[in-house]
Amino acid sequence: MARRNQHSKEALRELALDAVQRIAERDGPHIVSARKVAHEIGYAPGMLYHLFENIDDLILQANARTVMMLTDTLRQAIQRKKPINAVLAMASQYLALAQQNSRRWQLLFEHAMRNDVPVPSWYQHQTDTLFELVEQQLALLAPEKSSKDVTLAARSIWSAVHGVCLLAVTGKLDVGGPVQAPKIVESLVRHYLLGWTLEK
Amino acid sequence: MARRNQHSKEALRELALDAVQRIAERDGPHIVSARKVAHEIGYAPGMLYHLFENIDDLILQANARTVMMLTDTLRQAIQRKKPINAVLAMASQYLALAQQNSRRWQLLFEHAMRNDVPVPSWYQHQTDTLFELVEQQLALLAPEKSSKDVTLAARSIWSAVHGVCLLAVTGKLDVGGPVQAPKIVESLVRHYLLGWTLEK
DNA sequence: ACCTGAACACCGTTCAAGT
DNA sequence: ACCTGAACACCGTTCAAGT
Repeated sequence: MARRNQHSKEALRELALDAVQRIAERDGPHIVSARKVAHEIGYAPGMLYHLFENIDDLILQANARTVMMLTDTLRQAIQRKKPINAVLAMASQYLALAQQNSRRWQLLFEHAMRNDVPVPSWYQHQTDTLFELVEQQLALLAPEKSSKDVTLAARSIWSAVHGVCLLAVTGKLDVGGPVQAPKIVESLVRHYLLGWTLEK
Repeated sequence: MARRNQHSKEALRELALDAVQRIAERDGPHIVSARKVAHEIGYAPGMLYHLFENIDDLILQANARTVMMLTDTLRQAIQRKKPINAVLAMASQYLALAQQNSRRWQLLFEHAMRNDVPVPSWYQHQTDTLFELVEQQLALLAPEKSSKDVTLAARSIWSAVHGVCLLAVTGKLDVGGPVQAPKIVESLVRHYLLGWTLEK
């Protein structure tokens, strides 16, 4: 038993990455395992190790798809908007996406934690793109600021928004209250930008 | 084999919780397991299940200690300070603690993710205390604001600070740069509060 | 060349049985 | 009453061997 070759190596990779997301969404992110993924696509567990370095690599590549989806969505959200509204739209779109596909985002957030090894550079580069999108808008908003200030502000805003999305998706935000995550995101961006633009 | 009774049930609980933190700090948070903890304190794995519901309960109780340490530290940090400086001090203390004991905080952040079951109320209550500390300062800072506004602002700030601490501890913040987490935290709190107090 | 399946070293959890 | 140790159902990962 061996040698079926029904799928090309590339097709097999896609199959496996699809399976990761399907299992995460159907059964929960903590259910995803190499054995489950292999079973889901009808192969032996060992096969996966010809396509991926290890289980972390597999999940990381699945998460890279999620980040790509986010980046595409945010690019759309910016269109034709003035800087402040563009940043507000990016932030609220991030939250909306995370809430709509919460298990997929839990997989991403969860995996972001267990990093003994630093994330590979190709993944880092993808997340950098998000920061750059924010930076672009901030540069438009406050042309008089130094690029150093813009970078710092972009990281501040995006880290903050990220924090809210994470708490929202993992259910840590509604401390005896309804879903007010969108309000928190808006409050954050609006007040920060107001303070930032007025400074000095 | 059985029946040693060298330790009271309570002493045994403390021993186990100490072991969790020791293993997390010594070998890394992902190394912590029921079997490792039992071995560390010289008992059989099954014994732990007389003291704790399951491995999540064990880790959660260890994390509760970390939160308690944070709360105590923040209470100290507030002393004799004006509201804005108090909030700044709380935020930077949070970051400092998380960076000093990064593996312990990784254990906390990591575990916050895998919540199929919502966190128990005794734990929720502990984290609520943190929000209340921030709320108190904001109420002093802007007495004219409604308590609803204060609550929203407190959650915004603390979620944001939490986001930065999390990214900092997991090494996701230094995108081609040095350790500037403290600057980000300060920028966040200062600009948010400036915008928030000037509003309306 | 491509994939299997068995093996190894781990998990969390339960529970009859020993003292 | 307190704890063990073996068992069960899982993991991730490797790799000789089958086609």
